[in-house]
Amino acid sequence: MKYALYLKEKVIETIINIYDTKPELKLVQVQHTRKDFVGDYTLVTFPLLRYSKKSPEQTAEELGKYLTEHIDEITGFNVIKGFLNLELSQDYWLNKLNEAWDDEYFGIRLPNKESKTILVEYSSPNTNKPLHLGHIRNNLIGYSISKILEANNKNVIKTNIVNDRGIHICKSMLAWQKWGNNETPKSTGLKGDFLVGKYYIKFDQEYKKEISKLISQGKNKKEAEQDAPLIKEAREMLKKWEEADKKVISLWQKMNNWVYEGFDITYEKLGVDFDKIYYESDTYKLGKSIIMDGLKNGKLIIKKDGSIWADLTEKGLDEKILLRSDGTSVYMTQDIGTAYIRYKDFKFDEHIYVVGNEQDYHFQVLKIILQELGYPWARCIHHLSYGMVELPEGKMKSREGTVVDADDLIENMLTTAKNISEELGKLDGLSDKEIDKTINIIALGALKYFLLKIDPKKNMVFNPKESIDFSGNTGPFIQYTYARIQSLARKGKSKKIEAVNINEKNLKLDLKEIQLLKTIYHFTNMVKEAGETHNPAVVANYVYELVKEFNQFYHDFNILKEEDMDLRKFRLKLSIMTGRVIKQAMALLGIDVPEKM
RNA sequence: GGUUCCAUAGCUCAACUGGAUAGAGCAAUAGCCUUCUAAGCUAUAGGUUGAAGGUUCGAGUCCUUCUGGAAUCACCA
Repeated sequence: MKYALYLKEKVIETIINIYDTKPELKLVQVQHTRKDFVGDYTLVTFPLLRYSKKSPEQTAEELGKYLTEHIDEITGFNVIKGFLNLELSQDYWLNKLNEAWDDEYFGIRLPNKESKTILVEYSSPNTNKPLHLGHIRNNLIGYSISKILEANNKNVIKTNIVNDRGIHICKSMLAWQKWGNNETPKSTGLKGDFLVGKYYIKFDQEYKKEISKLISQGKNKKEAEQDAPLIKEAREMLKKWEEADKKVISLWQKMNNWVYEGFDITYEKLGVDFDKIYYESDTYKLGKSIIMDGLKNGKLIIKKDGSIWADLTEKGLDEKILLRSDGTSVYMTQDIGTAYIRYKDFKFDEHIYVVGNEQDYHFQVLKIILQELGYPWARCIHHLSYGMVELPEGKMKSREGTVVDADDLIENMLTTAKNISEELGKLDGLSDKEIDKTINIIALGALKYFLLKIDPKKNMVFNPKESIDFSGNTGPFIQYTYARIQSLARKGKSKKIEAVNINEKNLKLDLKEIQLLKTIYHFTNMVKEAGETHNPAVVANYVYELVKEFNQFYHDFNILKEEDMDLRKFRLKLSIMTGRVIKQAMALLGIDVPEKM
């Protein structure tokens, strides 16, 4: 990109010299030449015709001639329609490779003292059920964004707000109390989050029974939903919880701890972690007091029944409830409190919430309310809204048990990875420990890449019946290429071929080699773009492109068997550099790469 | 009903933010392992970018209308 900017300046100079007018900046468009054309950078001449007053072809010819004569590294040009393709010298690209080779942190800029602080909130689980596929997408996007921002010189704090209180938690507590027979993870052998989730579903089933019974007795649906004895009991429990009733609190602690033990296992398997965990139970009270202050200052309104609301109708939105009439808090209450505490803790320059797009409205409202309440940092809040993961038959619903469970899915991936690896004979001669490690890297690579290669904002479809692929545009394909390169590096080393002291003047590089080199160099821009757009899919698409490029190169050319010593060294160097970039890019996605597979 | 988002090959996704002939993978068909790892490579086939207008040198991308889908508008979280 730096070079594109430089070229842009040169083009402006040229236009001043030839046509005697200074062009508008945005009309000078320098971009990378598309792959199927010869050249490195392309100038679009159409917008410049107003200065040249000539045809696109003529204009391109004139500019091309001038630029070739006046810039050393431009060795030639071609004109197709109105596009001027500028060709750079081989030396220029070889220099780029050498720069990258010598730079341990090629393409990434780690944070320092001047870096801005960015909070990345992700995961945000409810402690009433196990994690499912949607959470996996959330966790992977959040973790990857954190890594990408770190590579863009940002001081990143990974946070997780645990929604550990609320009516939904009381539902599973109540059901366990009623029908649980004192079951524990130990007594049942169930993972803690699964055990609790079982009772959340149980509650919903019994609740629905009560509702239909009331409807058959002549109540309408809404009344039935309000008046069912179970929901009343759950509400009562929530009230007791907020009053710190000892029995309720101790049940709550017991069951939440079961869930945390379960979550920890899942997080570890996924390879994600957090710098700071917040609990809703610690922040909701602060949220309440902020809301009470807002009421005093006349920013909020209170209704006859005592419930407190924000009136956003002037902003084209609805009214939003902030505190219930019985004084208990809602989702928004704690989010306000949490945001406040976080700003106090970290003075963030930006706060990214990785949360599903079903909550677009919620975050729109959160931001406005915080601004209304007079917090200037509210404008630093950014909702990274990602799309739902759907099954072929529609949305997943945890209450109805139609979810793809996170642990099950990971387990399936491990089994599939093992079967495929065995079939291909890739595990021969490895120790059990090595096998486990490799299988784990591949299985998670497949899963993570599958979810991250898709633009976060788009909904995606996952078919549990068709297992995730291991060939084509997949994680294992990329990992495999990396493993191949490492094998080359090992063999090169044992044959004492070193990727240094190359006499570059003797090299005659093929277009494909230059193409690969350009793709490697593009890593730098890509990291920047991924950071600006908060989009891991940019990284995934890039690394796929790079790997495809390399595999063609690997197939078409001899590397260690090349007879020309300089060329052999160069190709090894190019390969190892590709490997380094693959590893780095995959790390930005939170994906590990194996030395052998 | 209001608001927001989405619609690209049979399926899953791209398209450098308005640029050149809309590209990949899967699935299908046909090739390539006595040679650096075949989880690879090559080729064939597959498209009126949901529809109709508009803006301009130029539209999958921007605007309008329509069709179809999703989310949300809860004293759920």
